Amino acid sequence: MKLTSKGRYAVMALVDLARFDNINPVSLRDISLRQGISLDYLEQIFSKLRKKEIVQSVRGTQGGYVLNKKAKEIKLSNIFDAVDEKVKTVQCKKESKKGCNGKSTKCLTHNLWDELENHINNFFDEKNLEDLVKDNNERRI
Amino acid sequence: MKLTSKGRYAVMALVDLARFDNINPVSLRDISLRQGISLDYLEQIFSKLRKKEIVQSVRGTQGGYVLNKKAKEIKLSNIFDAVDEKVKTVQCKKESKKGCNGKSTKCLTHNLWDELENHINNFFDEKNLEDLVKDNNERRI
DNA sequence: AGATACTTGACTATTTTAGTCAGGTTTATA
DNA sequence: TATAAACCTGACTAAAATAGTCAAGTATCT
Repeated sequence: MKLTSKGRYAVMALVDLARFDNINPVSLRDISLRQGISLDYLEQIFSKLRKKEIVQSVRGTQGGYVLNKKAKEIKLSNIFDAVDEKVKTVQCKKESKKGCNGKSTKCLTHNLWDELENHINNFFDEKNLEDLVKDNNERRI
Repeated sequence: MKLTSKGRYAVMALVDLARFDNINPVSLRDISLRQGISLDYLEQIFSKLRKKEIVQSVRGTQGGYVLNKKAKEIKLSNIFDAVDEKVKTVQCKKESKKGCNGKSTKCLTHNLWDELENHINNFFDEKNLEDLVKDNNERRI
């Protein structure tokens, strides 16, 4: 069970972005250099973030990206949702009427995985970008 | 971010096993049929569970597996540990002295992933097999 | 003796991940 | 208005992980 780097990078890049107070757009090139993430890969990620209206793009020279909402209003769950980082514990959800394994009852541990999913998603719902930026400033030497 | 089927199957199989009260060994063949898990795959999984002393094997006709401890004493975290289902959020742990990305400081979100890992592991530490069996009996029609 | 069931290790197809690559379009600024 | 910076898009791919299968045993109860 692991976090993919797409989700991880998305959060890292947004924290980086959020530290610049929304005044000037930040170029992906800068983020790429600071965070050590491939520029091409960042572009893929930001394309998704833009579609979900988490960031706004500014084209042209001196262009880049700006947060589209206040940092406090961007939850981790929004970010993960945007880049398709999903928490999946069971495969048996879609056919909710039929139960799992093609059998008529739920599998023995169905409720457990549901709980686990909720547990993790709660964590993502409770954290927002501002928390992360603050946390980071405090620990900075 | 998803749970692998190895971890999921391990828990399902052990709940199945735990429902039979440790009196007679349960054969993997039966578990395979009831839970719809390949017998060969179950054997791989139980080999690991045995090595970690979560189950005991009984060879020969009428053989099978029995829990090696009380259901209450088997935590989810023990099970996942046995089958190498680990929660991984960051890659930057090993070189803890150097920090992440090969840079001298921790990456911006390092603490976040640590928290997440703890959050999930807490869940696994708080649940034991007995909980699961009980939960299942209650909901059974 | 023979069936049942555990035991082990090697092998493999499929899927996912983590990117790269190529070829654009837009726009600020000199 | 030329040009370079930076966004934008989609297709492609190597490597790793996953989810098993397969084969060849060994132990033990009846």
